[in-house]
Amino acid sequence: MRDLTIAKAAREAGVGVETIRFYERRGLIDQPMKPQGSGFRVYSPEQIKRIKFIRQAQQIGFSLHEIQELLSLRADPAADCSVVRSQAVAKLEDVNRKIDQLHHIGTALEALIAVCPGRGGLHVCTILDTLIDPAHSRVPSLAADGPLPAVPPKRKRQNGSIAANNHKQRRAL
Amino acid sequence: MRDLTIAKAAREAGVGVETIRFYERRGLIDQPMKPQGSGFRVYSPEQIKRIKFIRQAQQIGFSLHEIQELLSLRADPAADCSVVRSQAVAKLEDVNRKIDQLHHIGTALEALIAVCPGRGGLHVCTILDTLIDPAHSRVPSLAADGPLPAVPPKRKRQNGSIAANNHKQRRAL
DNA sequence: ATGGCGTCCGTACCACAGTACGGAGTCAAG
DNA sequence: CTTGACTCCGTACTGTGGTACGGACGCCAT
Repeated sequence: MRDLTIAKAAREAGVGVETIRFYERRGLIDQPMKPQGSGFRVYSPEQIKRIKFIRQAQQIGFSLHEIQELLSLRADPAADCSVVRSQAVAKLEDVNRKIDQLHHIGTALEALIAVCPGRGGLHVCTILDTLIDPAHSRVPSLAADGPLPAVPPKRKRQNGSIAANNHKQRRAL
Repeated sequence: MRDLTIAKAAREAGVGVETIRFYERRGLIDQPMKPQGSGFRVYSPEQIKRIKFIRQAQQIGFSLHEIQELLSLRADPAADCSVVRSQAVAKLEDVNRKIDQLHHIGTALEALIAVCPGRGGLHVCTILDTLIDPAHSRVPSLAADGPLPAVPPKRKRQNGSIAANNHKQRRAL
């Protein structure tokens, strides 16, 4: 794979041209070399890898900001390996938290689906009943009516997890 | 639990006052009765349950739009249970996909951390090298370089709207 | 009756992650 | 040498899910 202009690089990485420029503006990727005289960006395989990495990390639920932190550590010559390591550890914890959360959600959904008759009018649909009034449900996973994860922190938002990605697959349902 | 004014209802449901009004505007909840003469919203336990439902469904990964659909299904006597079910199934698949990806990254991070010397300059740090260039890593978990989900569908713009937005980044406060 | 919350409403603003547009320049094929 | 596709850049706009603000008014206890 040779160096590619932006449109081909975008195709290759599975993003839009504008997205690449957007990442560049955000400092997630460097502006690539523009070979002699040409004002056109030309992307090396490494740079395309980096874009793919960004997508991958995003898929997993990291925000662009988090990804930037990860990447900027790499660029810091003063950075100590232990810093990177502890970031990695923190990310791992993060990942594990996310997995836990998703497991919860998953089992809840499974339970709901298992109990749902799957046909007939809504008057026999237990899914919505359960969702709407978990306390009275025979499905325990959602009856744990515990304190919902408090309303997201004021001012600063760093979550962006599940719903944030949803607009991309909106038609997935 | 008696009927509550908006602030107490919000506390009870674990959201902000503005969020309730926001849900109302979005049509996710009805405006509650305002008892004789009073212009104040008063929320019944049922309505609070509905707000909690919205939060719960959000936790599960439904967007507000999807939740709205779900709720309007509930209001539609002609709606079929199987519709709701298949929505839930789709969400479950979604969740499982995310879990898979996270497991990938999780094991990868573990492997990376295990291989990382943990001290010294970045020139000896293997973590970032591997993250950014999975293909050349001795840690295989990240090398799975599969096809990334295609770039999200393009929307067409067809309305010169007068618009509510200067998304200029203004640093106030 | 008055002070201090609580609430009303509308509008503006925020962060995030892009997407779209337009006018100008560039490049490669015919 | 023209033409059409591609690229440049900056700015505006989008959708999602809220938050914040401010003036006016309601409610209740002292």
